[in-house]
Amino acid sequence: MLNTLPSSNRNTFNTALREKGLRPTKQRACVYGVILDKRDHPTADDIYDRVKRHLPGTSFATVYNCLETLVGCDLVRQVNMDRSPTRYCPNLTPHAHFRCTQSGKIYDVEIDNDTLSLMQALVPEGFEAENLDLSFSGTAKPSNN
Amino acid sequence: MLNTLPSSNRNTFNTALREKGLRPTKQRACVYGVILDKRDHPTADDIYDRVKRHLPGTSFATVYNCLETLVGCDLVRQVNMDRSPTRYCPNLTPHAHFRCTQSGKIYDVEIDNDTLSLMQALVPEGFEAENLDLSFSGTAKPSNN
DNA sequence: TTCAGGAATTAGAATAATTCCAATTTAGCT
DNA sequence: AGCTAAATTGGAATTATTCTAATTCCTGAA
Repeated sequence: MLNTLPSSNRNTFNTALREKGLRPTKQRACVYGVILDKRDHPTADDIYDRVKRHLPGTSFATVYNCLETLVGCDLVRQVNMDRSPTRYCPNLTPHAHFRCTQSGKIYDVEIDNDTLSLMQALVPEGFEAENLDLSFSGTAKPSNN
Repeated sequence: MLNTLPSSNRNTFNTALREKGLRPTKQRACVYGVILDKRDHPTADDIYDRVKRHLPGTSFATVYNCLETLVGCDLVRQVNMDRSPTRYCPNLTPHAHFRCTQSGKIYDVEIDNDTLSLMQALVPEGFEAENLDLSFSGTAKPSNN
């Protein structure tokens, strides 16, 4: 993960940061790398643990700083479900989330374009929505785990 | 607000609590009352301030306890947007929320049945959704404030 | 290549919302 | 009235996150 982002991601990463005049540091690359590597919607805490395996000196503040940067560059998305810790997701396509209340696991749920348009159409005149968040919670049959 | 829930709400309130074997205390009635009274999606903090005006001895823990109880009895809904403090809402019809990132205000957004069904249909086989949350954020034109 | 200056990182303290806890009070039954 | 479980209370504890001030790291001009 150290300097080993897959090259297509490495390019996206460098470009996205440089476009905003930010530096593609090894900590940022590593945080991005672990999020790409295991797409299990990790929390900042999870990410901190994983990053430390590659860059042991990394601090919590850095993980939060990097995450904020990556979110700002549209490289990862934040997923907030209820009051639980924020999770991070490299899937940038429009999608919803399903949280299993039994296991705590989070699953991506595709949103087709028709449904997406209808949802966007709910926003009344005079409101300009920049963001749309759709989430479900319930139970996943064991076969999904 | 002390013993002055409008009588139809008072009935709903008593019934909902008794059904679960819980007591309709004055603190619970008061918390419910302030949420019904000013439907501005108050936080626990806001509710605490308003309740104190009627029942000065009330503690924060009680406000949180009452809120949990009311949510559990389906008398009010929790509204979580990003990481901001939880807000409370007496509107029990299916609806989404719009948060103005400028003013912080939250608006209810109707969801029509067709769109609702389509959203529910997004949930894949093997998942059972108990809950659906849809929220928007963006800007509201000043005319809405 | 060196150096200056801004950017990024660091450790630890601070904050904010919420939950927990043990002690006290209250409500509903006998 | 008195008993018992339920509810409330004040304050401490917890948890995720943000802030702060000091240090380190890059980058690009000399």
